Amino acid sequence: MKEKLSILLEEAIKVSSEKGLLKIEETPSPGIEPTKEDAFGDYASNVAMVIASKVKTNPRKVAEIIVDHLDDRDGILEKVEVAGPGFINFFLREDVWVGLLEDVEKQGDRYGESSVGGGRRVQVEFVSANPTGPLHVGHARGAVIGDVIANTLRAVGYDVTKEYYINDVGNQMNTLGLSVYLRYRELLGEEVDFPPHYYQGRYIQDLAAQVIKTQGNKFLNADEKDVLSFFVPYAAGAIMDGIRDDLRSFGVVFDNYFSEQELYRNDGVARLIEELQEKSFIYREGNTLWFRTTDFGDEKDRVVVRENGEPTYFAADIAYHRNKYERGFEEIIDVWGADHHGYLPRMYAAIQALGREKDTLKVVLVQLVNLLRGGKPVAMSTRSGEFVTLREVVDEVGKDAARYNFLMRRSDSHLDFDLEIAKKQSNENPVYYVQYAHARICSILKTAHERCYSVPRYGEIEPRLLKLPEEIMLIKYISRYPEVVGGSAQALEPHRFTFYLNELAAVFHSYYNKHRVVGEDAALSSARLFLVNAVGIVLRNALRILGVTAPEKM
RNA sequence: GGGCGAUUAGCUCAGUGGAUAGAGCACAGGCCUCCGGAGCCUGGUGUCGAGGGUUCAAAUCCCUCAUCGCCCUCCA
Repeated sequence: MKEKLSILLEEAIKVSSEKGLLKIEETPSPGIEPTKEDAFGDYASNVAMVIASKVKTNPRKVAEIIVDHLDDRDGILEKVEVAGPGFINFFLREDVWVGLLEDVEKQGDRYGESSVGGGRRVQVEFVSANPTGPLHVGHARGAVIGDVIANTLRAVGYDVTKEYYINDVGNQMNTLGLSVYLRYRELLGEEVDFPPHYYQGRYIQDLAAQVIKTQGNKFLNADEKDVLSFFVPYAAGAIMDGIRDDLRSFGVVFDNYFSEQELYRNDGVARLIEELQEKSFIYREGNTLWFRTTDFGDEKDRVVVRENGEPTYFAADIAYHRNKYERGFEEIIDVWGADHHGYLPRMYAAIQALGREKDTLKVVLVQLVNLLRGGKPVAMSTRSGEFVTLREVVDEVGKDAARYNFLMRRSDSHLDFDLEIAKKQSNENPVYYVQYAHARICSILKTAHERCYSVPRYGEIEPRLLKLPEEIMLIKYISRYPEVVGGSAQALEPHRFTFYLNELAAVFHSYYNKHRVVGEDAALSSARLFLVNAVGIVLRNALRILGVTAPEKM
């Protein structure tokens, strides 16, 4: 609908300027928005005011000229008004709205999808937590946001790969292995001095106990090299298995897990650094190698190879991103914790040094979660190993409530997550509100079926019967859904779905309470069934993208 | 000290330069002989942190300031 009006406007502007009534070089793409108030019609455009400032004419006058040249061939317009400072308000004929429902029938569970992505290959990388311990609640938010962004991009026609980057290189891995080893010795009866910076969590003891079960005490007198070569991969592997399981129970399934070790194979990182050195993006200072990220706007240059000859995390990350491009991804989306925002300029510097356009990388920053229980903060500390795990949250509040609650805010704003509220099956918990609307619709359809009504085909209903304000409102919301999907994909903002769903459910519940769907009048019941079924389709489609179930009963 | 972000109703937050700034929660009162009451309806509150600027139009863009948070490793 928006597109249709937009075309009408563009044509009118073109004709006007050809007639010499408007002196403009190029027609601006008109802004068209659904209005907030009925008095302003159904859609409004500000294009006259935009043009007016360029041609130095009274905006209302410009609007009049445009309106005079509108050619409403299909007869969709009831009337067009010029209002306020120069808005053009479109009033659509009532029966036009019902026509929009035909798309819902035609596209069914694909309604809302599009092909604007054109099959472009996009990689969404998210979670990517170090394999040094189970995922905690902080990771959960990033997991859902990445997952839903990927689902949304897929819905608008991108070829999407979900990837998890495993940071299984570096000091932390040795620390992990040694942590398990110390607990191993401890469990075998030795006195150990467990350093405070080692991993403290209970899961370390569990892993150690496993080793004893399968390997016995054979490592008690082994030298450090043998210890590490067993304990490091063992612990990392077991933890990654756990992470995979936890994610699956949270509805997150990755297409690919990428190990950092991969980057070091065949001296990959070292060779990359040499190349960048040849292109003089990298310079030497003593033993240290610096990346000239300031060339690209970073505030200072960054070390890629340390004094001691070890490459930094950043060095590997450059190699990783180059690898992504080499695998054929045209766009890359990284989902990071917001505390990494200082890392952004150097990453942009890196991809530009690699010869890639800056806008092929997009970084979504995810703010911290405030975990609450009954309004009180839940104490968490990684150091002491006391944290609420993703698994515990899913077990306690369920996948649907957890996912939905993590999607209720912009990703870069802080989020309060209250376990008591998320668990509550009440109106404080928005996920039920939306799911309830869906269950209610299913129930209506069932009742209808029992009374020998079935959902009609679009061609079978009498459009003029759907003319109540609540019905027009519902249809408007339904017709807006594809724009929600498109907008969310374009802006990488999954929270738009939850806001939209809440509104759609509200309009539906209100309608339901005011008017009977299944009644005496067969034609009327039929038309309303069609409408209500369409609402159900939209709810289902949106919830599917969010990875939240749309229950038929609750 | 520098960088980034935030500041909108009692609370938690939406708001893509547009008309009278919205939603949920909380609070108060009402609504089922009827398709699911996990629902609906009715109530009201804003110095959009402050001040300046840009323009037909600013919560939105620019500058200054205040408060809060995060980051400022040759950690990952």
